[in-house]
Amino acid sequence: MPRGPAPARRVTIIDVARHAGVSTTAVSKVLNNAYGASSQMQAKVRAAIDELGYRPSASARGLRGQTYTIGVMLPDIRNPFFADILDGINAQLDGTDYQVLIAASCNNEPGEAHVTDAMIDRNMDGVILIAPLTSRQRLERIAGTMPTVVVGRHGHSAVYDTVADDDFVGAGLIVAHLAELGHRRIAHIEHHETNPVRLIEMPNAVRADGYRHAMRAHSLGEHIDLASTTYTQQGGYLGAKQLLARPQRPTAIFAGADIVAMGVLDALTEASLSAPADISVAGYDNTTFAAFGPISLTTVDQAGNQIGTNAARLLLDRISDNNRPTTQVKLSPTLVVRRTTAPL
Amino acid sequence: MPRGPAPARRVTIIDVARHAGVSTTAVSKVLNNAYGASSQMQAKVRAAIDELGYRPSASARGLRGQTYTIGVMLPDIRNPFFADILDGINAQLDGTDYQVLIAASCNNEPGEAHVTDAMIDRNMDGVILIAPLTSRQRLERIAGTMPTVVVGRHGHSAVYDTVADDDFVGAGLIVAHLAELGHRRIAHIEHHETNPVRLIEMPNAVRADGYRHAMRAHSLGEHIDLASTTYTQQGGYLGAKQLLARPQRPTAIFAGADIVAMGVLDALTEASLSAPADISVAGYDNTTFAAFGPISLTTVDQAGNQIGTNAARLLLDRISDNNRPTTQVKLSPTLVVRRTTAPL
DNA sequence: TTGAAAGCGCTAACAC
DNA sequence: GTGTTAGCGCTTTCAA
Repeated sequence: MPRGPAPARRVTIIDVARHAGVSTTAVSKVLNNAYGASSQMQAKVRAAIDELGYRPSASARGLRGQTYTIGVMLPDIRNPFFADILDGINAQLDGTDYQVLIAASCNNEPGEAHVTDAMIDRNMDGVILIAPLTSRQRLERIAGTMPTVVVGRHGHSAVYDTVADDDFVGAGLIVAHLAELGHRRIAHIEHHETNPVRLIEMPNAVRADGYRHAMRAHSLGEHIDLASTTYTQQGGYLGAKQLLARPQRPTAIFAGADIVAMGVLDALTEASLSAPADISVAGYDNTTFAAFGPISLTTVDQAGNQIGTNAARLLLDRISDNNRPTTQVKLSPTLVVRRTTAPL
Repeated sequence: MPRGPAPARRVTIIDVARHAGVSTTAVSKVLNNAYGASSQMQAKVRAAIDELGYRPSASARGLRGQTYTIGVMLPDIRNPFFADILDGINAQLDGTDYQVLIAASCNNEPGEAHVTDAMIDRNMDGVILIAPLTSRQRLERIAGTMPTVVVGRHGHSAVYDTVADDDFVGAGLIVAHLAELGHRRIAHIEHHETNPVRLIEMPNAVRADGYRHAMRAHSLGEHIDLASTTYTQQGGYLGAKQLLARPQRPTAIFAGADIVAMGVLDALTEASLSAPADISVAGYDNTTFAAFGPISLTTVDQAGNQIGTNAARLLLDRISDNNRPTTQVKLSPTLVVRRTTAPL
């Protein structure tokens, strides 16, 4: 079936001006709540806008100034933890004129570069980058182009704000919990990392560090045991397989992320083992999945929602004043004990 | 710490033209692979683009024509089924000049209107609407404004293309499977729906219809039993509570979506019951979650990936020729038997 | 308080 | 094959 005729021309600011019997300048001023429009004029213009169903073109606006668009770069749309962050962002931006647009699944540096370039090209008013792998230098270049908030990555920048969770402390919470339950052979599945900067800044590396530090603090240094894979379900599965094959099998596995813990549970099931009867398992993130009854995963709550609201607030602040000093928000994680961990 | 000085002015097409010693038209032609540029000129221009690191402004382009942006409206970012669709979309669009931008969490009609308006305002080249609740009339209005593909909704339109799964058949697959296992009291948890158009077009309604029809076809009409909630984990939980409280408790529960089945399993756990020992449970969507070992949910595979590739392909076709007749793609679901269903 | 007009960066019609 | 130029819809000086 053929489509109809070409759609009618869009209503422009000129149509509104003509309809209201004023200048386009006046309409623009009303749209932007700018100084210099009598309340009488405001009323006339608003009436015309409503009658004509006028909506400003973001492209045209972008050519001169703002696009009222905020970009969020998400590394992995399947990790439900990111959904919590998004909820926080949306909650904070709800009611403002900004529209959040997400670019997902850019899980490597070239992919991230592609996405951030696309956001710059589209004149976005600001971006929130979630757990980016991108080099510091490039991050600062991006932040030099548009207001930027980096989420989930440690380190301090003079050009972008950051929001992160204290992963070092969080990892310690898990180790302390397991040690208290009597576990000594506590293994950790980490996201493999060699890049020296990321080794300091990425949450996965900080968690691994926190794990090592806490193990030593509990005099368990000799039992430090890492499986180095990725923060994915598959990574958890492979990591668990490695650990289960050790001559001295660990009695507890601390997975670096809930999604990793899922992979661990998967591997346990496959090996006819279960948590916590055979092995205690802990995750990190407290995703909705972890709370799910049949799983009931012990984990660390990062308050994804708060991370999101903080990131959005910082971004709005920076959009309104790009010269303010940068802020580093560091949130404190809390332990959530559920049913996958038990006394040895 | 204060931010540095304002960033340098962006490189424009004029800079490129000057640098290459040609006109802006020439640059534009090269950028768009348009007719009328000698290979010699192409080389000069490309060299200048590279040297200057020029990238076209999407806002400026949008004012004249395309923005090279495709919008995807997602009702719920937590439902992993949608991630499969997105993967398909991204796979199909990878390598093209289009950037996919997602607007998520618009789980009601006003929210959807807000998002689609935002996409129109931003001059997007096309949109993929996933399981929209929006009225048919509004959908057609949107499609009259920009190329549109509607995913996961039945019904035929002369202005937009559709991609859907045969939910009627899919529901029948589950009922047949459970009936074959000897179940008779097979209950269904549906997403509550009263709107007459949506009752025909929305997948949830079609699945409920398919359930009823299949029950009768297996001479189980008298056992038709519906709990009417929502397609969320919470909805599954509440639906299961309702069904468990029946004087004659069902022996099998067919949840309308995997995420609903999660809620069902949650409720079972809470009631110290388990699947399939006490009650068989089936879902719909075959999300990655369903395949997860410790869950191992019997479900229906909708091939979300294929849905996505089809949607993206149709959209590209329509962008290139907006007058072609509309296409309706209907994919066939398949049954995936796992460990949550067992003989009575 | 109001409006005329320049111009943001790009594309496309048109002239050479 | 190449360049000139008129806008696309908006914001923003600047003059009235």
